[in-house]
Amino acid sequence: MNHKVTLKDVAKEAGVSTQTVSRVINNHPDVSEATRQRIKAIVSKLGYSPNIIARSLIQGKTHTLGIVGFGLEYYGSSSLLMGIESKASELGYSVLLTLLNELDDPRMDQILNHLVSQQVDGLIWTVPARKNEEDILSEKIRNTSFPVIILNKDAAPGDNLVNLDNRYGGRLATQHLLDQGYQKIGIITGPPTWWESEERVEGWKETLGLAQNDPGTERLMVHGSWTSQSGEEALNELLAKSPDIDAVFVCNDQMSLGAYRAAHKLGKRIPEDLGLVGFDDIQEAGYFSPPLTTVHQNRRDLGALAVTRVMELIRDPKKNKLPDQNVSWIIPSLVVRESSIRQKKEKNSIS
Amino acid sequence: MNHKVTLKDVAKEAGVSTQTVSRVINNHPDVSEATRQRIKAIVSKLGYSPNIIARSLIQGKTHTLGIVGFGLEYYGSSSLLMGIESKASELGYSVLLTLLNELDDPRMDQILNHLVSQQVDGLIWTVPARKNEEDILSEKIRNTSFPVIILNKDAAPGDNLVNLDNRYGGRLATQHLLDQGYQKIGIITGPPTWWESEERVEGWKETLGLAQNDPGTERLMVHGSWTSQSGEEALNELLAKSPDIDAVFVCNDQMSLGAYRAAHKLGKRIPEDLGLVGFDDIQEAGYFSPPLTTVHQNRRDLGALAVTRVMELIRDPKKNKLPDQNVSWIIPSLVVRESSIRQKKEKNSIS
DNA sequence: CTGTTAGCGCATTCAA
DNA sequence: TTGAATGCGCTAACAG
Repeated sequence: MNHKVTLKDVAKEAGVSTQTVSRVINNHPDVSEATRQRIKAIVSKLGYSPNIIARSLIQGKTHTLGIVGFGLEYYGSSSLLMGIESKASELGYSVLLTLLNELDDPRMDQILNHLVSQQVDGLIWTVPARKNEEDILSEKIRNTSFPVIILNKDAAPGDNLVNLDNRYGGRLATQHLLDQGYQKIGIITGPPTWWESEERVEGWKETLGLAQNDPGTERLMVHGSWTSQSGEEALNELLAKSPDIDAVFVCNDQMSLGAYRAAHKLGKRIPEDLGLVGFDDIQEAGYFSPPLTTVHQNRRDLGALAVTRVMELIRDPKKNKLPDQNVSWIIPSLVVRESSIRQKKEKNSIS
Repeated sequence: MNHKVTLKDVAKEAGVSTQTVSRVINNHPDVSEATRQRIKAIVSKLGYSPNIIARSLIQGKTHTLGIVGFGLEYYGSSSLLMGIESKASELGYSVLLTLLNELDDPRMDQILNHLVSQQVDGLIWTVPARKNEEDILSEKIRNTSFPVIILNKDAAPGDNLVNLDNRYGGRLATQHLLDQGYQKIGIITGPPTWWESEERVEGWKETLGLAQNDPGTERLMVHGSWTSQSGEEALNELLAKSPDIDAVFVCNDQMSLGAYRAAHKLGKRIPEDLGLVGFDDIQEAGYFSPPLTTVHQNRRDLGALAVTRVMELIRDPKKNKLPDQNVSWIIPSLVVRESSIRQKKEKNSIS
């Protein structure tokens, strides 16, 4: 199989024109059953498979989706990518993957240009939004020749978004801790520039009834950086400045694990002395000791939804580039385990 | 930007031939500096970016690498993918991603055909090998028109492989437990069909001096399925049939976490009563309690190496399709934490 | 230094 | 039901 087999080769072998072969390949009706079968046989004999590149050039469509993501190690982006790939593949689309390595990666223009060059039919942009970058992104994207779905970002005019309701997740977590009778609920956030983190914080604030500039907020809040190590440090810092905190909403599960260790070293029992709720529901969360109560997000669904939405825009370009924004939401849920349950224990606990 | 801008548009605007514009775009020398600048200005004014599809059709190269992977949730495949994407992008190559959802996915042919259609320049196949499928894969791949690198598989004639030395990792883990004075070392494996799991088991066997069909092996071994839950069940089963086991090599970190819980419920202290060593060095491993000793594998390097190797074959096709096999190895290392250290403790322990 | 000619592999006209 | 001509956007080879 040195020289790649082309339509012409098949046509010559079959003694017909290339058009006839083309019709067979694409299941067009106007071919006699006899020739159709004969050509099919030759196709598989020669091991011919059509050159998608050439087809794309004619049709102006590549059946390829560009995906721009961010490091797959930090959060549920792997399952998101699985959801995207799975749905795209189901719909007959290929996935062209680009990963940014740093959030302040200055390659935004370069990457968009490259995707234009690659002639992708649509794009899913799933880089964690940062407050200050959002508008630049929205503007660039308004000028692309293909539809773009952005994940997890504040809505701006012209945006097509698919978001997880992080704010609702923050409310779920905080309300649950209140319901369990915890009195003073702190928070360990992600990096303050991240939209997703800020939204979770907002949910926490809303539930506690903290005003936007409540001076008390600072005493209940410490910023982490998503890693277990930062979670450990953050809990130490938090309890140092507010020793009477009896529960913490930790904005992801990895930091929760660090918080477990900090609590352990301080002699604080979970959940008796300190209630903990995480966010993400990573696979390991149910096996922490005690098992972690956390906000579950179905990132596979999120990915699939993003693909569905971008497909709609590809099929019906009129829907794209509308001046108003269009946001779809995925709703998280709370998975209650032991790290936040002290209702039952209170009767038995001697302390 | 409704109608896509083409070379012709730029040429017309500049009053030159398409050829001249092409030369500017591709940084060919034979253009006067004056026209070069003028054309560059027009290019950016019009927002032109070249149609890679058309270029690929001519050159017979797409500068695209196909990556076929497997579910990103089970093991270090995310960091592997990051390593691949990062290196590919550094070398100017795009990444076309396909994920299999189940290991017995029957789409192997279909996927390979599709990648031929997509005209990828090379392929990295990183689906966990299963003993019985390996030969089929090797044979299919011998007939592709582009070079293929397979990850983590036994060598067959004609293969180009990049492997992590799982067997060596198994030896590292087991020898370390012996050095710590543990006497009877069990193992919790992955699914018995997985090559990577089997290799780790071999390393364990070799270090313990177990003969290939040693009847004692069965009493020291239980199969898991990589999940925390299976790890918990496996440790229970293992200690039920061999209560005198005092250390276990667990073939990945997630199962180790399950084993922690099982040990905890049985009242076994780690590392005093039971030494534990995992495999993978996931981010959380250092925050288990106690922190987990584990075999560290640098999957980013593994991915980068795979890209480097496939590039060599693309550049020098003579090296491809050689009858003999060609294997590159990445060597894992042991990260010693507390779950396996009882040397120092022995003096103090009263127990 | 610049333009002309030709063609990559295929699908979309149109004609037979 | 089939075939011939045309061109997608671009670059390689040549000519000027």
